[in-house]
Amino acid sequence: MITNVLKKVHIFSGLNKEELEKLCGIVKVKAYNKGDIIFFDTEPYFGFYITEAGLVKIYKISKDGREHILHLIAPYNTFAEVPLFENFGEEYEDVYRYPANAMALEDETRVILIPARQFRLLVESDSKICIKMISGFAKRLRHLNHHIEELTLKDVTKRTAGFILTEYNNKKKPKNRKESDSAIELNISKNDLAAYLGTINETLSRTFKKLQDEGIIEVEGKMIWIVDMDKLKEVAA
Amino acid sequence: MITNVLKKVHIFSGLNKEELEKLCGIVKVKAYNKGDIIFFDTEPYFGFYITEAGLVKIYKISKDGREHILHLIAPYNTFAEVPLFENFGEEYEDVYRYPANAMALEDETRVILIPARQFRLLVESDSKICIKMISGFAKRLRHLNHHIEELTLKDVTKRTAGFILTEYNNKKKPKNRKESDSAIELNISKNDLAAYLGTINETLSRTFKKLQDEGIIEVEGKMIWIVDMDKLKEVAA
DNA sequence: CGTAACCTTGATTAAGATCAATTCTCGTGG
DNA sequence: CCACGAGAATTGATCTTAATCAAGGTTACG
Repeated sequence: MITNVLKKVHIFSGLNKEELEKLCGIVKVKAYNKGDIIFFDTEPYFGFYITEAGLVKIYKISKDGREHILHLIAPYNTFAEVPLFENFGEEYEDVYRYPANAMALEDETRVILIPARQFRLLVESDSKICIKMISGFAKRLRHLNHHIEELTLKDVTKRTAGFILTEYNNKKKPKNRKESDSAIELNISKNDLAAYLGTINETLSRTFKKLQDEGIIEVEGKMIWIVDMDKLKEVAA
Repeated sequence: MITNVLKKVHIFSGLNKEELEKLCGIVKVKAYNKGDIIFFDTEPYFGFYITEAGLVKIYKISKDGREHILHLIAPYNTFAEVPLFENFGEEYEDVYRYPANAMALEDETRVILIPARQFRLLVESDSKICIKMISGFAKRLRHLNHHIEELTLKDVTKRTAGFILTEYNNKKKPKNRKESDSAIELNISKNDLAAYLGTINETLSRTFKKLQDEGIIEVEGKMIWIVDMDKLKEVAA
């Protein structure tokens, strides 16, 4: 049932049963396979999304084909809400475009589309959602700030090390640590990881190799073991 | 009077006289000279700011001294609101830090400090402010998105051309166009502009020279004339 | 198996940072 | 009003990082 999904989405966590069901009435569920486009940044804005299953990348492409990934959206997270609130309260411009492209990275990626018009009414009538929306935006701003800082002030090696550390810290930690705990598993291709780190796959490949040669990590396919945590932190600094 | 300033700030534009005066009671006005630090990213968060006069840069510094400017804050705009809303509605963490450094770029820069605690109460009681806050965040997210796109997908020449175009478009346009209309005046040093464009002053200097040699712009001190608008747009593309 | 997508490795190139040396500009005090 | 000095800007020579180009190697999956 969709209500069970919506409940797990931060901005809707305060809604009661009736409100959730009302919301259900206006949403649309969509399914995509790996590589499918969810929207292009050229399309007129229709509404924002929630990832229900799978993984979605939000990205931009330059004229000559270089790609940069801004966000990776895991289940129960929202994306493309920004145009919803630009000039909120003022005249509503119907001509907004999506701020970036969105593509499914896994088969059977399921997303929920929430149309802008109806949702705007809901927000205006429910200040709790409004406040949660703000806090969601604040987190995203923090993330983008950090992203820019990484891209402009650190080289590829530092960024790569930083990514590994972040992934490691985000990992659910079992109570009894085993040695396998120091491993992370990539859930995206190295091509995509490179695009996320602001580089290309060749350079990322070389960077992994360098960190491996220095005895800091061990890479095998999608698995990365952290061999020397202190050194890793030092490199990422 | 401070109320006259606050009125001009987007998020407060809906407040009535009494509300404005109440707000005045909790704010603090501060003055800085060129080069003065308003806050460091290491300081515990106390509240957010409004620029009343002058110019403020929000920036990050790398370990080895490279600087990158995230925002330039003109009068009547807010900055450092993000920590205010992280985990809003949940337990309030008193230990937040400022997300970046802030420095006054002009003498007699005046800012208004709005303490977090009191302001949080105001937002919770006034859904209009809440909605304006969201729309402000949305605009900032759009800006950061664009900033990242520029930094990762375009070279310094394209970014420089893009900056000139943006400045030109933001300029107040008189009804009767004179030829001087195609000029913009930098209100920051070229050093700061370089840090904003994600490069260094030497490279920016060379880039200006190149664009000038190609007959696209004319640079003299803080003035930039657009000589060939079509070419400029083409370069920025 | 065979093919396509993915990844790695090597050689080369290019953009831009760094280092170093002047030159320019502007505010200050004599 | 001029001279001085500090900060800002320019210019040149060189170096470094990472992108590009090119060729194989690996893996996954029908």
